[in-house]
Amino acid sequence: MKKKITLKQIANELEVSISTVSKALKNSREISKDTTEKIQAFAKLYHYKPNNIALSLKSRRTKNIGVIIPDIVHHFFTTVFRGIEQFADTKGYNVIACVSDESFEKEVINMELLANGSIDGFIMALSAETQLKNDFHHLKEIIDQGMPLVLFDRVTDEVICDKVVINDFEAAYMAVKKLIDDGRKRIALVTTESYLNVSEKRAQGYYQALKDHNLELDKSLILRLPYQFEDEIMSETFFATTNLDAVLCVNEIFAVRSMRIAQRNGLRIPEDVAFIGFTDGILSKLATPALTSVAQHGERMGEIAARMLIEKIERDDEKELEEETFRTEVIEATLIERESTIN
Amino acid sequence: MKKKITLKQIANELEVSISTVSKALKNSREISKDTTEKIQAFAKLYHYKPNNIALSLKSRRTKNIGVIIPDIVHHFFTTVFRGIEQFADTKGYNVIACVSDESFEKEVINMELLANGSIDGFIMALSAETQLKNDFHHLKEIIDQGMPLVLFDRVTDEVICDKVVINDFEAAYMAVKKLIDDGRKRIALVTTESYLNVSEKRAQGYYQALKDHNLELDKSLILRLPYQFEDEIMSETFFATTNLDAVLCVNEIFAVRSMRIAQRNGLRIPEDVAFIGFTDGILSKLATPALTSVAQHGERMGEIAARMLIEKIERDDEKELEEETFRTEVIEATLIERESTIN
DNA sequence: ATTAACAACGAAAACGGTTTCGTGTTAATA
DNA sequence: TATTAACACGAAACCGTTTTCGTTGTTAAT
Repeated sequence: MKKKITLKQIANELEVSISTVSKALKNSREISKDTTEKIQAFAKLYHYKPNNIALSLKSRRTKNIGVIIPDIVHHFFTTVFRGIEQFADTKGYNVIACVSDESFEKEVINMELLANGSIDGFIMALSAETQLKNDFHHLKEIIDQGMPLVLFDRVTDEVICDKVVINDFEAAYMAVKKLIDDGRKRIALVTTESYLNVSEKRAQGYYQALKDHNLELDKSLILRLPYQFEDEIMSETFFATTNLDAVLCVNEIFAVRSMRIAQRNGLRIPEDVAFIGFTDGILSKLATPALTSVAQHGERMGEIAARMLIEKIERDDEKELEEETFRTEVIEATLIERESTIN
Repeated sequence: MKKKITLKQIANELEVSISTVSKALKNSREISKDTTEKIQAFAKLYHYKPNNIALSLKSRRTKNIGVIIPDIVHHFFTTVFRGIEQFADTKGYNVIACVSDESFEKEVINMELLANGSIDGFIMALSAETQLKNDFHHLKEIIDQGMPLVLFDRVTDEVICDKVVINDFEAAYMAVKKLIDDGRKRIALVTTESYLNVSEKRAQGYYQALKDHNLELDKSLILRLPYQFEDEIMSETFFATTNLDAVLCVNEIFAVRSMRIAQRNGLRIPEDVAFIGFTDGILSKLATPALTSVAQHGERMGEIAARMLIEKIERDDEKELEEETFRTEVIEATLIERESTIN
């Protein structure tokens, strides 16, 4: 077992100083050709690689970015993560992934842990609990320390920083409009029980579309579901008793589950009921019938978030002077039409 | 914007030495009560937190573990990841996630990058390309440097280290046996085109089960699919022409896609043909009909992998002496029966 | 009065690098 | 011959900690 070799050891072996070794390895022309070659050969032989931690301490840059997401077993978030990871990789950054598990406390703890020098910046989506509590002191502190932060998808107006979101309102509006254009009259909404910024915006788009097309808002057509719903009693009766002809769901899981129940109740899709979901993931593609779904372009979202973050990180190096400027990038959602609506 | 404060700054402000500050903050009784209180109050006021990088450099421990997986938008891997992250979290470790994208080169580059001091150990599943090339020099080098490594799921006998796997052979055997017991005679296998250790083992279990029950191995009943298969020509004709009454798929995506095609061809599930998949994920639960599937218990796998790794990391501190000992933990797969087979 | 013990603190090395600023040689120039 | 410039290298500071090992000034014991 040969431990990693250090500059010091090379210097000792070759009877030169540490500085000479360091310079030789970066081809400084302060060092003679002879010495340089000798040192480089030796270094290569022993697979010398500089220690990242030492470099970080010196440069005050870790080349790590912290990503905090509410859940990892979740199609959309992993898609975003992939986008982040891919872009970060091209720029030589590593990604430290933390899962808040929708818990405020875990979010706070993880952030504080990472903020103490482990990373150069954060990318995150707020946990449900954080949005509910409306407590963002941890984010504000981080920003105050000069740590770059990019929020995506689950964002808040309370915190001033870079953000990247999709146009949830418009996307929901578009989806509902399509249903109306197809002749649907009784359009239901299946949304999350817990308060989420995105669900709320989608609901707003739904309301507005109904209103603009002179359809009355029927509260009995709105179903709120918890994230984990083992028993389907609620939804079972919902689909049995409500006389609906279309359903907009704020995510694909709700959509697919709803379709199953509807089918079990003898409803034909899309003839009797049309379905549109959000999050165009694998479920949408493989459901029967295939689900018409709003694509959120998670991968691009991740890429943009990473790009914004890294730009800010690396600009901090250059010019300390200029005042901060924050952007919010909006990604256009796309409706992917499949079998669950009439084309 | 107040940057993070350091020991040095506190020392300067309070006109004591750095060592005094350091000791006072850890309640060393070398320091008087007065000074200690004064320093602690000051530190608290300015939210002092020691710099992780400096600590790492000193202690030669980063409290980071590197996780390299072939894909992140993948139910099973994220499940394992969650298990790793959760356990790591309880032990105060962070997780750096890298995606090899099934590429040998990315795997190598990422490993070498992280191995230079960024992490204390690796947990990984081999990329398809690595398994195909059968080149594990990067793993061996890492191990040789004394870096702990745990392989999971996608493992190899070529590398000697800790491993955690499921009993793929037995699980496939069990699944096929169940189909045979249900009276199925023409049982197909849908597996991956690229060579994967796990697919191979599952295929072996399939062969053995057929053999033990005196069923002939019909090569035309074996379908090999690429990971991304946009066109379904291959599988379309497969289900149309082959006269099969049951299908074992090495993952749930293949299973659900297969079921769709079978249904499109007028086959009833499970009456005409039964389906069993691997990876008991959300797709299995939400498919119509719900898919009977082999649960791989990814979360537990991740937890065990993390436990093994952290144990090894922390034991390295204590006793350098004792010789290395490597374990392979086998997790028992479970068959979750649903609608796609007869109960 | 002398000494030993102790309390309270600081100096300095170490972790593994980078980088600035000398410094001693040698060769070129006045 | 004296001055200077270029060359090749080393010493030391620095990044932010921890920790060992002094070094003081008091106090208690002899």
